[in-house]
Amino acid sequence: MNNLWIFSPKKGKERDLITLYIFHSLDREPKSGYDLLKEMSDKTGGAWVPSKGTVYPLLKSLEKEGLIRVAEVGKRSKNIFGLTESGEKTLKIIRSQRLESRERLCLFKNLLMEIFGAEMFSLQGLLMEIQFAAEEIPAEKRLMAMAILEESLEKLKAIGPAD
Amino acid sequence: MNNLWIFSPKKGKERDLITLYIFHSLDREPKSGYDLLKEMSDKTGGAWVPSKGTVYPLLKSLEKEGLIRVAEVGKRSKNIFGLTESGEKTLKIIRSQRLESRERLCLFKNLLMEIFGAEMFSLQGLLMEIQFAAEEIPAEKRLMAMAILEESLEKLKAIGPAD
DNA sequence: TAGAAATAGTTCAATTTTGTACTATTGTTG
DNA sequence: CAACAATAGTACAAAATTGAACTATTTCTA
Repeated sequence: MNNLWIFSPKKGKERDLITLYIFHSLDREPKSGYDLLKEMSDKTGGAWVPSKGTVYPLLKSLEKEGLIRVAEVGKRSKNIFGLTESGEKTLKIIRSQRLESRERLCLFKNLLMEIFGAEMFSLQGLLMEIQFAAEEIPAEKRLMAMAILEESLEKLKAIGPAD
Repeated sequence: MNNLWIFSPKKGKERDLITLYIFHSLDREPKSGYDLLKEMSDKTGGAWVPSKGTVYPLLKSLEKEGLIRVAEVGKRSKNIFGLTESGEKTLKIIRSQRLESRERLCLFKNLLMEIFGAEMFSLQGLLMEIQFAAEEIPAEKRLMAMAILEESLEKLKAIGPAD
């Protein structure tokens, strides 16, 4: 699969966004398939709602792989899923690849910028320089860098159109 | 389809990212299916390569819809595709929905930030917000915006590693 | 208190996509 | 100049996903 959103734990099966989200969500709190679907929909304002026909079988499959388990069964045949130790470990490994996913996000952002067109090329160039400069900031000065950026964001908002 | 990346021209069929990219790329320069595939791969460093089995039939389908056409046939049975007037119009309409796609990108960024939860993403997120704020600056205040950005670039360079 | 709505999960035909085998043609190289 | 590589497209079985019909259970409301 050559999806733009594949998350790989280096060793082991590649995981798509749905799987990653399920791991992430169950890591926070065990919940049912119905809860997961509702959460994805709510959190994205309805923009991202994988099909029931995708999520329920995926939960079964992840259970089979030993990455999640049915922690309890509630009323209405409600299955409350939780991560297993193996699942926690897998999530941790994937999360450690965060740089890769950031790069993918940038890649996608750049693609959209190119398609929809920032017509201010000089402005665009400046923003790129800022991005590169910001990325070179050592970790101990990260907070200073963010303060600088937050300040300029406020200034830009001040001269931009009223919200 | 409830894909995260659906672009809708309000009236008319929703389009996925592949279709949008094809419109965009052909708008810039007519090219073949092979060229399109190569370009997607090159531009994303191999991260996003839709299958030939998706792209070639899609080109045929878009041709059938009258959105693209075979502008010329080169050597090796090469079909050079170009946008039709109808395709140009559709692209224009979709591009006018840039706010929606920006919102989707933010939505996705927020999802990733929640999942991966590191400050690297918050820096990236700030840069994205700055970019979006900068885009909304009216033309007559463009110079002010550039001055703001130049100032923050200098500050970042001041705290960054020496060149 | 019965009917409606929400919660909760299952099923699967239809559709979409993959990914690779395949064919064809031209350009390059030993 | 023949073999190889790159260019260029086609076909399609297998896999994946959709989305809605379906079943079941509990809660809510008129």
